[in-house]
Amino acid sequence: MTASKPQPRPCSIADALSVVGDKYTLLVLRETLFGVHRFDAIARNTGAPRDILTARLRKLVEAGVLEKVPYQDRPVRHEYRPTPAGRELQPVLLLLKEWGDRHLAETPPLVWEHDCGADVEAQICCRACGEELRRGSATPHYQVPGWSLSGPVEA
Amino acid sequence: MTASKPQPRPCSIADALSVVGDKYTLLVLRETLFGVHRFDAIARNTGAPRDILTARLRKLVEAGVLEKVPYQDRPVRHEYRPTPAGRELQPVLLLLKEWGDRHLAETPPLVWEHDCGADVEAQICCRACGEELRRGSATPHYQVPGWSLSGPVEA
DNA sequence: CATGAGGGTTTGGTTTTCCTACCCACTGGC
DNA sequence: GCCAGTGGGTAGGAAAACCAAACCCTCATG
Repeated sequence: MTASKPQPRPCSIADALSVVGDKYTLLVLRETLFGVHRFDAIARNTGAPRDILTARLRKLVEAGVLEKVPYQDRPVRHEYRPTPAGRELQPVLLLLKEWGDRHLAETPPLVWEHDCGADVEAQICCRACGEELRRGSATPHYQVPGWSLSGPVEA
Repeated sequence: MTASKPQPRPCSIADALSVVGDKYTLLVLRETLFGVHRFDAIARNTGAPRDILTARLRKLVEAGVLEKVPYQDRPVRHEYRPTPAGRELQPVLLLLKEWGDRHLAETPPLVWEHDCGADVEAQICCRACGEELRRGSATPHYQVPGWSLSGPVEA
């Protein structure tokens, strides 16, 4: 009577994707980070159908990624602004953009010029020591009993 | 007779998500980067239904993110390994993991210990100058006529 | 020859998504 | 007042995606 359904791996990536992994969700966030905060403009720029956009915005507000801010009364209208948690996803978007630039686009539609003068190219570093993080320079520790990197293990 | 449907913003993030934005896709990639390369194990660890997994694997192979490598004849069996392009997505997963750790999980299921001794926490830097990338330290340049950061513009 | 593992495909039913249209509150022009 | 226009949604039905379970095929081993 045990183990009716094996659970998938406990994982923060999966948790994060349960919030931002739906279609259009990261594009909606992109718009708010670009400074586009209104329903109609977000719908136009992402291509999301209006009812889907309504659902995504509601979920993102509930998850604390966006907040709904009134910008006028009579009639009350709201705009959607990223919370600090939402802004923390900006690096994810930056890396996805760069990956798309490298592997899918002929000409990158958008380029950022850093204050140092170069076009922005991101590098992932260890916050503690400043070294670039590379494959094999860190060792994983699974904190969940019954699991290892390769899969479930016996107790 | 022009402009029947407005196109969404041309964007490499959207392009990237058209490849890796489907449900389970990034979890499948996670498994292959963890060293789990076989169909059954990937299905178990991600929770993806088998037919969906078949579709995702095929798409990822076509997109050049994974490759199908035979590991035995009689019967021929294949495993799925990340290509260089697939490994380039590892930072995206790392950032999603950290975001999930910070905002959704009580205890991070998985921690990486960097060679320097600290638990890994990623920092995004400018590859050219080494400075941490922060909000406002770069200016965008849209390369597509008819578009700006805030939306479509007149020609 | 039965059993079992690996790697799928098929079937059939349930959700999601998508699309078009409509609604409501208000404003500004006439 | 009447009309069109804007912002932010709902409603309803068709299309696509998803899911669980069952099935299939190839080979290996006992």
